Amino acid sequence: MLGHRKNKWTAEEEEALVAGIAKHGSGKWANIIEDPEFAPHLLDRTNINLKDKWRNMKNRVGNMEKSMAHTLKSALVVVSNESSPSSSSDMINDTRYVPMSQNPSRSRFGFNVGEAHLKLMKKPFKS
Amino acid sequence: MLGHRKNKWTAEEEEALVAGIAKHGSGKWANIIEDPEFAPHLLDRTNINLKDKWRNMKNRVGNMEKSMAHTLKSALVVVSNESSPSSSSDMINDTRYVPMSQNPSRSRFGFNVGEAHLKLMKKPFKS
DNA sequence: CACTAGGGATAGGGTTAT
DNA sequence: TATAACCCTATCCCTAGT
Repeated sequence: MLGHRKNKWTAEEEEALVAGIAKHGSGKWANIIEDPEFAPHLLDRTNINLKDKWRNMKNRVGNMEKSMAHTLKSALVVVSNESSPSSSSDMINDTRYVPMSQNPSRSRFGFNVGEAHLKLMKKPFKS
Repeated sequence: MLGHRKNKWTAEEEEALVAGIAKHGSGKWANIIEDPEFAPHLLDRTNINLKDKWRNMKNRVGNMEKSMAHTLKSALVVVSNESSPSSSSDMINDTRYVPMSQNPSRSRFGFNVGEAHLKLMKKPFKS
């Protein structure tokens, strides 16, 4: 409806965005919304919307790293030196933007969002 | 470095650009960056960068004119007819891209940026 | 080919809504 | 207060025309 001041992102849109980044690269927002593979899932989004959403998703991970670092730091004081280093970056591997409940192991784009995201986070950004 | 997507212009660079335009003319971007007088101040800039920067410096003044026109219009309703017409164009004379605090009356290029800028703004643009 | 002009896209800071 | 969504605009990119 018109009254929607904020148009909240759905899990489907987030999937399409992440898959689009996996295919075209981060920063190629216009390419993503023009790609017929993703366009139908991003009908009400502009290239700017995609950019802003991706930034928010990255911030989410960044903030998680910080709070995890804090949590782990506290935990380590208690546990001292255990093996199996469940490091901060490993925690990020478990981050996903589509709830597992409504997400079979493979999404409509051939891989789950968590995997795609992680892969992209580790890829150096252009320019 | 690679990470710097946005390379913000410094006051020094803006001075060099404006002085370069005063000497070579607007649109002579390649001449300006090749001029040994300005080149050392524009090391990380291309001719395209100069063109783009000058474009939004002009826009800045244009937008200021508009908002000033609006402000003055409101003010004039109140003040009615006073003398000393602090007109819109006079306001623009005070525009400068180097803070006065770090800018003596004369810059390294022999005149202050505000003057050079204003002079150039009034000069008809080629093409 | 080198350059410029102008349209268009992106990055990052800032703002609003929740 | 925190954060998702959105806005502003300086900077950067693409490319037709010269």
